[in-house]
Amino acid sequence: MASSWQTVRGEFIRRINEREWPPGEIIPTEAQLCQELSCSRVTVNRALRDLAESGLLDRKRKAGTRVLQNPERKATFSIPVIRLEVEASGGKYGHRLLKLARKVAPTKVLKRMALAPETELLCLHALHMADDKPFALEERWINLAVVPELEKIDFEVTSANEWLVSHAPFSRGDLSLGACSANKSLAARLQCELGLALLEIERSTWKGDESITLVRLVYAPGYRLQTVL
Amino acid sequence: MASSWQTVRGEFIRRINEREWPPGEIIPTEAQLCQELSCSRVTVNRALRDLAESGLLDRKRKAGTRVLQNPERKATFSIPVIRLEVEASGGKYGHRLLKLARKVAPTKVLKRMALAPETELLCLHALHMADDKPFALEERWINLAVVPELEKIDFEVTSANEWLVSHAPFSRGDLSLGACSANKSLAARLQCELGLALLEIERSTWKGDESITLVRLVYAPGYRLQTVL
DNA sequence: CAGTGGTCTAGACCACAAG
DNA sequence: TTGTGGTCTAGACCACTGG
Repeated sequence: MASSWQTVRGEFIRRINEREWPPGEIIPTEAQLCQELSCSRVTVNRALRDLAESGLLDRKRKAGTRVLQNPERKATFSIPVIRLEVEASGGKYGHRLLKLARKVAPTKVLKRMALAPETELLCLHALHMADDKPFALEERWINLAVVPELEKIDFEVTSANEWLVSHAPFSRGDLSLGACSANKSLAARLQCELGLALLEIERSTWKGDESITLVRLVYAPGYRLQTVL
Repeated sequence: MASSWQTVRGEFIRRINEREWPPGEIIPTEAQLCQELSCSRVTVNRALRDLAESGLLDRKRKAGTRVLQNPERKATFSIPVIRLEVEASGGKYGHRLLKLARKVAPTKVLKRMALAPETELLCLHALHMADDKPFALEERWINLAVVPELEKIDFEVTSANEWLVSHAPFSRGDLSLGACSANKSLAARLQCELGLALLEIERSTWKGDESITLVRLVYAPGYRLQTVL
């Protein structure tokens, strides 16, 4: 009587939703469940592990498996290369380099990148365009000590975004998402009205303990991140 | 020579990062890899499946496994109950019901919820507070046809947010994230300056084909969503 | 059609943590 | 200490899909 792990998972979801396994309760052990459902323990394990990953169950060795009180829904956004994001929506992608310089970064930046004061970084500003209209503004700081090869890249052709994604694999990254108002400089670059609310993403990536890059993306007005739960 | 699947995955990540398996290339089959690494095929499968889930590989039956050109990083945010979010950051949670009424929803809302014109819904406005200061404004439409039990709940005590999370499991949900400016009403309710940029989240949840609820959350100025990649 | 990934089974050992 | 989940193995069959 073989059941696929998806079927087994479906049954478990039913039991959780219908309060057969109430929130906070311990559910039967894998051994009991696989006997009851006449399938192998590995199959039960796969189903339970999947539910734990999606935030419905909490599993601990020896302690057993518990139904979480507050099912924690997880939203996952994919962070695409901007060019692909534009092209996927049918737009013509363009890219304009606004600034490229080696300079000592502000304290605030260095702090967030965990670098010593007065460190010189590569500073890069670029505008991503969709159908020749501003799509997003990128302000990036790059730690040349970690990716020295970068200095030879022609950013007029390849966007830093894209080069880094495919050439500087990172082991860790932070991402933070907020809103900001269009100040004079932003409004000019994104060709929008002063004071409009804009979506802002800040991301930093790390290779081990070393910061690779810190980037701030500000999207043109109206942009929304979307996903399915 | 047993290797854990995490070890095997580590080795595969190394090969990808060091271009031993270049982007776009087909990698060896599971059968070849498990022989080379002297472990079972299931172990190799687990490692490769994990890498595919995290967006580094593309797997197709018969076609084999391919290294993706543009590794697609995925950011996952957990969508907590707001009370827990406030309490987790050490604040005192409060909740104020601003409005509660049955009424015919605007066409725009009904359309997004895939309901017939002129349908009557429960409309609820509430303010979530952290340390007695506004934290987020919630504007919610609820389809009473799907959750009739809801009519008896005292929303002065339990927030709709919380009740729905634990009593109305949904099978599907959409989430969209953007920025909006504080208009007069928002500014008054969130006690902030007019025109400030605010983070806005819209979410709709579904039980099968039926829409359960549509909610818009607008956070107080300065709020940021954060996550680790 | 045939090759590749997807999954199942039974049995075994291990690692962690509660008591 | 001991129960529970975590994982590995070998072998088998299935399902999808490219050629």
